[in-house]
Amino acid sequence: MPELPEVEVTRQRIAPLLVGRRIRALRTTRPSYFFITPPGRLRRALAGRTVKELGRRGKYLVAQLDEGSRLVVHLGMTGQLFASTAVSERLLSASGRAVLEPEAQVRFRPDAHTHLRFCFEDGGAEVYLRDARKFGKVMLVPAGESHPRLERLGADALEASGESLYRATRRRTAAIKAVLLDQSVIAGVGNIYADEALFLAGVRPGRRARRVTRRECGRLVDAIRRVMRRSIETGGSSISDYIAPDGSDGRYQRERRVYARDGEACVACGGRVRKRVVAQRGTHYCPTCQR
DNA sequence: ATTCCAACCTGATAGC
DNA sequence: TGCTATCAGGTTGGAA
Repeated sequence: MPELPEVEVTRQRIAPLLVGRRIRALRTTRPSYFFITPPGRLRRALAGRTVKELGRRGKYLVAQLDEGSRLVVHLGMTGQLFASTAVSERLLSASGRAVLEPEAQVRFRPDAHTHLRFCFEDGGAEVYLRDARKFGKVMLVPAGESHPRLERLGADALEASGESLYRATRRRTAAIKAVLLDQSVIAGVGNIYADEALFLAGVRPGRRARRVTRRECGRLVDAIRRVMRRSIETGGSSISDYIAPDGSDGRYQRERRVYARDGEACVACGGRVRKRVVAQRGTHYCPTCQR
């Protein structure tokens, strides 16, 4: 699932295909849960526009358009943003045979889940946004305006401070993991990196947030930054559907210490990694190393 | 103010 | 083998 590192890698790699190229037409699927801004309006607004800059806030991609408005995209759980030239076995498993060109085993062809398709004036490679479950979202934010979804976001996970996490947790009886997943506190943390950071910081995910010390909050924020920087370096985690814009897999899943390793040996103590539900999410931790 | 949970969606997989 | 039930998870919004 795309969290901050996957969104950041996507941003870095799709930017060269998006920025500075005049959009001839945007093709979309029918109106659905995926579209916050209706697709017809999106198509009209994007035709003839150029993306000036592609930014990121938490898990959101923000494309700054030449006339001042912003196209905002969230990849949800299964969102994939990639080039029409992308080549990936994963596009096969993610979407079945139907989307593949018969002669090219791994070449993708837009299907019913391909909600956005950017075609450019230069006639070069197109850019696709595909999302089978439609948990992703797309919206157009007019020039000078904002949107509650963006307004609500806390400090970006790469820049958050331990002190701000400490302050945010003082009155909260919910599990510390629930607070880490709360995008209004720290933006960009999802299930994988929450579990990984809690392990590195030695904090049990189910511990009540107000019981986490100032020092542990510092360790948690450091751990979040550390795992995310490393993940960005290695191209993100391809655990379920994530692929980079060129179709390649990330490699961070090879380095994960607890996520989806339940029953396996803890990398630190050799004990068994356990899985249970915390904050309504599948949660992986080592009962020995995390207190 | 905070916490909990349902709803949104569909591919993968466990169970029968 | 083939079908059905269940699960996964990010975010919102309403109820407790």
